[in-house]
Amino acid sequence: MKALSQVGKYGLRALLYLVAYPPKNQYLSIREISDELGLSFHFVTKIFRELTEKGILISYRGPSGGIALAKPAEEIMLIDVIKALEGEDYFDKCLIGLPHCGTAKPCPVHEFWKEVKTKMQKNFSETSLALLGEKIRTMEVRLDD
Amino acid sequence: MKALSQVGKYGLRALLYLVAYPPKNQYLSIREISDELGLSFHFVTKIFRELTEKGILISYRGPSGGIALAKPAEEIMLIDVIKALEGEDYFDKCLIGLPHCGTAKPCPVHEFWKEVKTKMQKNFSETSLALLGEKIRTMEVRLDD
DNA sequence: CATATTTAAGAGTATTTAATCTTAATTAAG
DNA sequence: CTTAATTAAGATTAAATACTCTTAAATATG
Ligand code: SF4
Ligand code: SF4
Repeated sequence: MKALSQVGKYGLRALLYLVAYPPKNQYLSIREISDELGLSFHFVTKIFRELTEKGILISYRGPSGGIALAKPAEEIMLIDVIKALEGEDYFDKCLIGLPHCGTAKPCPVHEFWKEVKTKMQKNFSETSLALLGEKIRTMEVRLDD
Repeated sequence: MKALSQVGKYGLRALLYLVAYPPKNQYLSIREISDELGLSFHFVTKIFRELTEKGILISYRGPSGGIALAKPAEEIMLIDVIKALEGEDYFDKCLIGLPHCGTAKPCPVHEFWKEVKTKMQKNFSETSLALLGEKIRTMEVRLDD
């Protein structure tokens, strides 16, 4: 049960590095993140560009440029990141996708599947990047390769 | 959040058709199922071949041949079908896939993700194809295109 | 035995996702 | 003003997934 695509996993991981180990300078360069985590610089760049477009990151070009959170980590919820990386419809997906499906006659797995999605949605909505970053720091969780 | 691949969705759907509308004869032909559901005959055939290898279906070639459940529908649990179609490791997947992850220092989403997977695993283990088939029949859920 | 029907097996094609590469634009610093 | 550092943008390639096609094997029936 793959919950996230590679874009989602790498994006979240790179973002968590930024949050858990915030730089002294205003901006942290993508090169440092990708080197530190052992991820492809170009791939991370592409992912971060999306996050910048979506308003989760801000970026600055040129020497000593890089990326930074657009808002305080306390105000960015995990659900925002996942929706930005996987699509706004992330929690609207159906389990078996019957063509004639409707609320009138939902298939027998619908109720349960909705419960699962609601549980995840709730949890992700309540989890801030700040909290995740702090846990990563205090538990000394390794994000690198 | 895509929980099943196309193979998983189509396979489950085709299987549910067989269970919900069992044939008079011993075997139901794949052609009838694929026509009835509007799915590709070849694709369903390929999927069913896997389910036959995995011991969920039995097949019989030649005129009036087709496929049938290998066991009573009461004894086939949804989890068996999903594991057969998506892989035995379906519930072992990780949310963010940190390379150095271990039980010693789990990442901050691990506990929650384990809960979600356990909930699904439990539900799927308790749900038989017979139950799903009956609900589909009584609720008149449409499986076709 | 000949033929039609059906699944088995696997090759082949198309689409989507993942990852890489190239070039341009921006900016700091000498 | 020149150069180096950095992200932006998009083209290109690679790999995985989804689907299609062809041929073979099995079996019932006339
Ligand atoms: S009822 Fe729900 S789970 Fe079932 S096919 Fe429709 S949307 Fe999907
Ligand atoms: S701790 Fe769990 S969720 Fe986190 S990276 Fe490891 S396996 Fe994945």
